Parts: sequence; structure tokens; C-alpha cells
Amino acid sequence: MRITQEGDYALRVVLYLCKENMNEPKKSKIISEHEKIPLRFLLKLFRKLNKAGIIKSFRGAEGGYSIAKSPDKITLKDIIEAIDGPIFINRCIYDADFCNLNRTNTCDIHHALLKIQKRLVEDLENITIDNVIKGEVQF
Amino acid sequence: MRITQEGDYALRVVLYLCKENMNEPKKSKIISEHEKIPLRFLLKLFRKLNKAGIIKSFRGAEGGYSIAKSPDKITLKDIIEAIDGPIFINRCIYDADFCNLNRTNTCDIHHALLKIQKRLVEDLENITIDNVIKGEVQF
DNA sequence: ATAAACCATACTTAATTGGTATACATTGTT
DNA sequence: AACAATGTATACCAATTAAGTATGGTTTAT
Repeated sequence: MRITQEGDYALRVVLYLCKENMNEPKKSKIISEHEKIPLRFLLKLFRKLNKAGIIKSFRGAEGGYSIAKSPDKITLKDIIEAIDGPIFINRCIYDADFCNLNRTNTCDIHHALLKIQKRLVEDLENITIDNVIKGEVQF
Repeated sequence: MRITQEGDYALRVVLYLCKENMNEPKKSKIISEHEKIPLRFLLKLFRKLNKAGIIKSFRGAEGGYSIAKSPDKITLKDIIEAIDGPIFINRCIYDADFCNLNRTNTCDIHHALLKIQKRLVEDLENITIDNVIKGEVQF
């Protein structure tokens, strides 16, 4: 039940770009140093965020990365799924062949886990980077 | 964001023992075959559930396993934590050294993840095996 | 006493995750 | 036009974690 290190990096990097909120793109080297993320790993990670439309990249000299949309339009779910793909808390939820025995299509455990998953995803959807910046996430 | 295969096995095995609800203990070999879980792996898994007080084991000939407490007193969280230990969705939550840079003690992302985790754990606590058996888990 | 069960520990293998390397494409500057 | 500074793409390697197996031991009903 962990988010990956890469997912964690992604959350922090997106938060950073949102906070910087600058006109000119930030260079990966700067971000790598600031967030203590291995440069190559960060570059790879950025490509995933780029594909997902969360950040924009600028190639060439004086290139870099900047945020692609408003922080209140970026949810934690968006970022985590951009990195790790769709969230499934159990294999049997995306592939019925894993539903231990192929019982009555979906077993009772399957149902329970699906409910847990649904609520988890909802929670992740309900927190935006804007919420995070403004300290609106209470617990 | 996955529960482990072992955790999944554990949920199914506990459900099975609760449903069987017999006086005499069930032998691991029978359970292994019924749930299609490798025998040795199952034995190891049962020891964890035993330590956590969820099931009881009986040694010697005619030994086996049976449920140790009422299904309405066993939550999904109990089972998953018995197998995998306490739930932390991110390393920085149990070990502040991982909180990327040691910024202002706990960073904004940390707060958000803690909230997500808290709700996840609550959800897992609120579903008992009894709920599962009775089909009370809707989604 | 014996056989059928579970217990404990250690080991091995497989899968996933994290990180690196190589070669390439783009773009601003000189 | 050449160059250097950037990002891109793919493939590879290493570390960690999860899954499964093996060996030898203990308990207990018969």
C-alpha cells in the first residue's frame, strides 16, 4: 500500500513548479538539485508528466520545464496515475484471472477491495495541488 | 498502491475459515487446495495471523487452524496489518529522513499523503469480515 | 512409538522499482 | 554555420521487495 518513490518525486516536482510559477521554464538540473532527485531519473519522470499534460517541456538551449495547467486543475490522482498508471489496489480488480479461483465472477473480497479502491481514488481526486499550496489539506 | 498477494491470500483465508465456522480445526492442506495457495507459503502466512490473534492453530495429528474471534470483530485492516505491518502509503510518513529534504519538519506533500492514508486506514477499519460475508459492502 | 499435523529459520527465485548509459533531436548564441 | 545546452527515446543494469521453497524441529492423537 505504498506510493512509489517516483510518484512521490512527481508530487514534489509538480508542487515546486507550481510554486515557482515563473514565465521562463526551469531547467531540469536546477530542479534535480533543489529536490534532490537523480537528474536522469527526473528527466524520465518529466516525460511522463509531459505526456499526461501536467507540465510542458521546452527543448534546446534555455529550455526546461514549466507547469501546463492551473494548480487547481491538477489533482494528486492525476500526478500519481501519470507516473504509475491507473490505480488498482489488487490484481484481481484489473484482471479477473487473478481473482484467486474464478468463483462467482467476482468474489466477496473483490467487492470489498473495490469499495476501498473507489474511496481512495476519490480522495486522491479531491486534493489539488492548489489545495496543497494553500495548506487546505487538514487531517 | 497495491495490497500484496500475501495480504490478498490472508483476506481470502480468513473469510474461508469464518464461513466454514466449524468446531474442528481445518487442516492447512485442505485450505491450501481449496484456496489455491502454495502450502508452505500458507503455513507461514498462518503464523502471522496466529500472532495477531486472528486465527488459532492446533498442533499435532488432527491439528489445523480455526478462527480466533468473531467475524464482526475482524476488520480488513487487522488482516492486512497482520501480514504486512502498519500501513504507510509513503516512506516519509514513518521515517522523516525520507521527507525528501528535511524542510519545515513535514512538507506540504507529507500532510496531504497523511490525510489520504488516514482515510484509507479508516475505510479498512470500517469493513469487517462479517460485513463481507453478509454482502454488506456496497460500492 | 509413530505418523500427521504445525513451527521456525533460512534460503532461493521472481517481480518490481529505482537509477544509469548511449545515442539522438532541438534551439539559442556566437 | 558551428557549437553547446538543453530535452527525447530506448535500452540496460542494480537494488529492493515479494513470493515461494527447503530443512529440520516440536507437538499430539492414536
